[in-house]
Amino acid sequence: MRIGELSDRTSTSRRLLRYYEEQGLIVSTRCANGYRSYDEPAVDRVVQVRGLLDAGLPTRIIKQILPCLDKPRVIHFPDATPEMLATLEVERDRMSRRIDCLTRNRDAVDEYLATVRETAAPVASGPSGA
DNA sequence: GTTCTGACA
DNA sequence: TGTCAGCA
Repeated sequence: MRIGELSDRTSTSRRLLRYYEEQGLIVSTRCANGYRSYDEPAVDRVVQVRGLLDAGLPTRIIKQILPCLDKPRVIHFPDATPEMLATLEVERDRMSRRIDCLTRNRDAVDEYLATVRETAAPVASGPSGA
């Protein structure tokens, strides 16, 4: 598929997809006309990358742990430097704290919703009063 | 019409 | 990231 379809299927702008490729986060082949061509798993890959990005990981780190995301984890860590491992541990902990925070916030919203439901009378319709 | 690269905000 | 330019 071309960049347009991948863009639609991943809700990611073409601009961003090109940027990810520029950063080495995703790859693509080229058609005779120079257009980028992506295979089916590219969709999953982009979603995966966006998830990592949202989790706050820097592209530099994502680039290195990306091989772990493929089915056959044939990652042959060419340079698993101790610095990188340390960075990953920091990121892992950062993710854990984020998860805890999200969990608390979700529960808080949950409680709010439950309280509103048993306190307020059911509202049938909006201002339009239709 | 779609994509490409590079550049500016 | 969006957007614009100038090509193919």
